[in-house]
This record gives sequence, C-alpha cells and structure tokens, in this order.
Amino acid sequence: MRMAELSRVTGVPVATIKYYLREGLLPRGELTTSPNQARYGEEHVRRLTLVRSLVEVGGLSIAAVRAVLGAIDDPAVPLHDTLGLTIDAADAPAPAVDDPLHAAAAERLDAIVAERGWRLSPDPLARRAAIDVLATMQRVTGDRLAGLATVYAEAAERIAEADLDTVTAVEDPETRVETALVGTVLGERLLAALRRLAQEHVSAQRFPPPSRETPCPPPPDPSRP
Amino acid sequence: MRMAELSRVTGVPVATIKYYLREGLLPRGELTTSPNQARYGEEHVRRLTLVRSLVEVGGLSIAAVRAVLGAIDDPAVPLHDTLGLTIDAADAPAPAVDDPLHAAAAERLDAIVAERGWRLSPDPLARRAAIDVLATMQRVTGDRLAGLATVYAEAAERIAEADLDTVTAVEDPETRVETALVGTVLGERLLAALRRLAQEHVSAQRFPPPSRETPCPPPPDPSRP
DNA sequence: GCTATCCGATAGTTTTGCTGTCCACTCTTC
DNA sequence: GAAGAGTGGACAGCAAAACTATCGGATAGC
Repeated sequence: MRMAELSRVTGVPVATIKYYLREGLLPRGELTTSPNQARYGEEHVRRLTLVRSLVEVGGLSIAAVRAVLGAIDDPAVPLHDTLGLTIDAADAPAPAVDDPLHAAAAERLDAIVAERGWRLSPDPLARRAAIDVLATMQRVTGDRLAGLATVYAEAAERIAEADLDTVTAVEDPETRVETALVGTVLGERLLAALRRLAQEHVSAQRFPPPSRETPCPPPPDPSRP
Repeated sequence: MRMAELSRVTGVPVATIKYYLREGLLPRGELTTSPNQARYGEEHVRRLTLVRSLVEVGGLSIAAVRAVLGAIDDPAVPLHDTLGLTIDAADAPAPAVDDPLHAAAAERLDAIVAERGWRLSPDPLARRAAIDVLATMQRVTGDRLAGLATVYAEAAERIAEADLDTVTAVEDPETRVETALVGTVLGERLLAALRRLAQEHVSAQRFPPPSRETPCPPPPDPSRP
C-alpha cells in the first residue's frame, strides 16, 4: 500500500506519518521502482498502531517511544531487559538529589524490598523513582502516607506475577516482546484508572452519599391535611 | 518572609515563583505597607512545596494543579469528591471515540465493576480512561492481555482500601484533603515504580540470569596437573 | 540620601509534537 | 505521449507548555 492508504487504515495524518518516519519511529517503506515511490505493508500498520497507542494512550514521549522500539527491534536484547527498559525510558533521569530525606527514603524502600525478598539488579531506575516519590511524600505530608508502601508493594508483586504469566504465555518471540511493552505501558494506565474507580467505590461505601446510595424518602404529601 | 527567602527555603527560582503567582497556583503575599512589598508565610512554603511535588514528581500539568488546588481550597467540595477530582483533572478529556472496540471494552469493564460490586457515580472520567486503555490493548495485542484487568481490579480495590484508611486517619480536615491529593497523585507513581521492581524480581525468578543468581563455579585451577 | 532589594508586568526562550508548503518525480489514464 | 493526480523528502512554520530575563518604578534600611 502507499502512504495515503496507510494513513486511511490507521487514521494517522500523512504529515504525522512523515514525521514519524523522520524520527525513526517507523521504518521507511520499500522503495520498489524509484527513489520516490515507496510501498508499505502490514508490519507498517502494526508498528504505526503501536506507536500511536504508546503516545496517545500510554503517554510516552516520542523520544521514549524511539528508545523502546530500538530495544524491541534488537534481537540481542533479551525479554527480561525489554520489559524493564520501558518505564526507564519513560521516566526522566532525574538528577540524583542528595538530601537526608532521600537517604531515609532509600532505607525504607530497601527494607521493603528485602522483606519481600525481591532480587533486583543493582540500582535500577525504578528504584530511584520510588525513592523520589517516598521522599516527596515525606516532605509534603510527613509520615502520614508512610504505611502505604508495603501495601503497594504486595499489590505490585501480585500484579507483576499476572503480567509475567500473560507475557510468557505468548509463543512468538516478536509478538511476546510487543505484548510485554504494551502490557507494561498501558497496564500502568489501566491500573491507575481502576484505582480511581476503586477509590470512589470504597469512599462511597464508607461515607454513604445520601442521595445516591439510599433513595430519598418520598416528600411529605402537601395535599394531605 | 519576602520572596527571595521563600525562594531560598523551597529551592524554587524567584522567576518561577512569580510565574506560579501569575497562574494562580500560589496566593499573593500580604501587601503589608505598600503595593510592591509583599510578605509570605508558612502557608506559602507549604503550598509551594505541594505545587512543586505535584508538578515534578507527580507529573501534573500546571492547569491540572490549578484545578485541584481550586477544589481543595473550596471548603464546599467534600472529601469524597476531592479525592476523585484529582486524576480527572490530570487526564485529558479524550473525545469519546465511538467504534465497536470501545463498545466491547466498555462491556468488559462494566462486567468487572459489577462482579466486584463497585458502586460508582454515573460515567466517571476514570471509567472512560479505563475503557480507552482496554480498547487500545485489544487493538494492539488482540486479547492476549484480556485477563489482566480482573487481577488489576482486585489489586486496585486492596490499594484503594489502604488509601482510604490512611486518609481518614488524618484528623485535621485541611490536612486530610492535602493528604488525599498527594496520596492519589504520588501514590500512582509509587505504584508504577514498585510494579517495575516487582516485574524485575519475578522475571529474574522465572528466567534466572546465570551470572547474578548463582555465582559461577570457580574456574578450573590451571596450576593443577 | 543612597544603595540594595523588591514587586509586578511584559516579552522572550526552549522544548515538544506536529502541520503546511514546495518541488521534482512518477504512475495512471487517456 | 501528454495531462493530471499522487508520492516522497526536505524544510520551515506553528501552537502549547513551562519557564526565564529584563525593566521600571517603589521601598527598606542604614
């Protein structure tokens, strides 16, 4: 197919497709006969759909998408690393702050990791991110939110096991890497949205809003004496 | 204190503080004696720290921060709504797409909600977000990731209960709202980071990397005959 | 009175993610 | 083989977001 059809099938404007080509998010089409007549195939449709999903729904930047695509296209990068790479690429490197709050937060995180028996590579980026969050929570709210991390860690482990179950069930290696990527990026969004829904439910359960939970009793009949 | 000191205490550049004042994220200082000599107090330090945390660590946009601050400053908005408002403000309204994938995704989400017995307000924004993610997962990976949502929903409920426990334990109403806000926004980041760490752990457990998990046996001694 | 500082307004800058224009070329259709 | 629509690539332009820099008048504190 030609570019116009690729645009029609995926719903992405031609100008945007050209931009993605420039940025290396999408491989060039095959130049069949001449240097300005390229053909695109099913794999371009797949890749373009993937890119759009990561950008629009997943909220990744163009640079982050380029990084993860480079990794999944490289057969030398094992699945184990690919799965990890994703969020690393999404997060900013965040220059390591060096205040006492961070040290305390690091200690707390490492205690949780040790308690759960997690075996991790030395200093993954996600560890930094978690420490940053813990330190910030401490700075803003004191230790009111301190108890949450252990609950979150347990939930995270359960979720990660489901993630890995799902990914390892995929046979084809190429598809598996893509599934891991989408599951990691979009799964984060899904989890956030479900948490919000669950918060609303639990909140409504504990503080029953009078109008919604129990219908109002009928108003007194003014026609009755 | 004056602006320079506020800047020093919080580590936020003066120009940025002025920008936040303009944008209404920070209340004006008290004009004590003249129209160009303002004084700032502890509440400005608190508010500025909060804004920075939401923007830098939480990843909220300035507009989203303004929206949530407006809500927590309004004593008429109950806690129940404040907690909910947060992510709604963070997410883009996302023009409602109307394809069969979305319809199917909506059905699946509603089934999960019904199964868990969640009682929700009609069509909260988080529901739209979740449906978008489900539809996108379907489009990109088929139904390979379909099983994840129920696991996520259960984890989300557990997490939401911990969230509500934490928030309701706070006595002072003003502090409670702030705690809810920080817990919701930063908690999402914390959860994402912990999920990544857990993924790495589970992945390493299932596919033991030879060099890290079990130390290499000592190399054969070349000095021995 | 003198100097350093301050406040507020306005304009400028950088980054990101597209979008629009141009042009030479090519494919189809007559 | 000519016309006219379509194509690919280069490049410039644009809008939003989040700051950042400068300026002018006023004030504080000695």
